[in-house]
Amino acid sequence: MTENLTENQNFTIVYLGSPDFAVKPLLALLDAGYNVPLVITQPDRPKGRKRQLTPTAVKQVAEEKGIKVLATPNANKPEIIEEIKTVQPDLLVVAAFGQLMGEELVHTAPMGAINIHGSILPKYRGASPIQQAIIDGETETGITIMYIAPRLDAGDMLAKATCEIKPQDNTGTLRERLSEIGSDLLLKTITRMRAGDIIPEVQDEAAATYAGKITIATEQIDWQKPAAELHNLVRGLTPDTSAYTCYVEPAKDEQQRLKIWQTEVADTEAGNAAPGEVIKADSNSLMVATGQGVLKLITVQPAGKNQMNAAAWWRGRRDLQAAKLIFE
RNA sequence: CGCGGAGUGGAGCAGUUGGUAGCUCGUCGGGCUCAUAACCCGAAGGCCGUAGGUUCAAGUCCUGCCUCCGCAA
Repeated sequence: MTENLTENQNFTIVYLGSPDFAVKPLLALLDAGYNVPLVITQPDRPKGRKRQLTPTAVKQVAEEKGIKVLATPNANKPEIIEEIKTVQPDLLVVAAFGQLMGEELVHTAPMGAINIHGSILPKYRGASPIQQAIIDGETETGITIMYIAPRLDAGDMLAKATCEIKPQDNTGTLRERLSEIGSDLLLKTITRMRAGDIIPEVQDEAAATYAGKITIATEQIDWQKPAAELHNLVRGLTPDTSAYTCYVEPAKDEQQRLKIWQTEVADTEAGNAAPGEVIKADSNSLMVATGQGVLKLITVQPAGKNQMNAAAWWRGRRDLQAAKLIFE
């Protein structure tokens, strides 16, 4: 790759991306010697309790690297397009940018715009392909690099790489691996594109599936469901938002939330325990009956507290033990 | 100034109307067991986030500050 450094310096890329997932591919382009004079990202957003404006991960990294960054809620605006044209890019690279891109924007570069997507298209088009694949219990997913098309994630495909979803994976671990795979594949794909050695493949519309945005409704655990399904839900939502369940705080007679960060499917049976009932605690986990099988809670987080071991939480809550807690 | 919870021995929690601290674990030592994450006995370990105030006396009341977190965005 080093022998291409000088050559790559003459190839100009404008990078559009926002969150963590998009950081590695950007760094990969820089390491490979590509000329990246401009990065477009989402605006700083108020974050946390104090509503502090926080820049996107990509913006932070790009600024560290001394790259000019434009943060905009809509990259299709004329002034943004003008800025892009100014640097005369050969190609636009997009990763988890979070905005729809119009024709005019895409055509600011002669080679167009390519996107790094976290699934094997046409499966899992949309905003949350990684989470959704885990929630669905898939054992394999991957990265697709495709052209940006007017319709969401429907562009012609340039390259794919698969990736195993391991049983202990959660969204965090899987996303990190996919981000690396995506970075590799991106470099290879650009090289092949420049060599004219690539034939775009049209997506099979009939096989398309969509991964919509994760909503609060999907985050609440329904104890009627099988343990395996709930475990997948927990994995899929960790570490982004996390799944949660509710219980009644005896002292206040109020409903409280308990976030659930880490679980396992227990190899025991629920017997005649009701779904949501705490069956027993061992030294570092809490067994809860489900509609089918038993879910082992390992890491939980009560409202107002830090994450903690589920058994430790349970040990301290003698009041809940006495009440024979049933999660709702 | 968006709403709210919390800071007590290594972990998780109690601590009542103010009188120098307790529980479930863990750790260490010993015992019982073929054995054990089981059981029994014993021990170590806490300036109760921080600064100041009220009081004869504060973990427990008042004020400021620091830190952590849930909801909402």
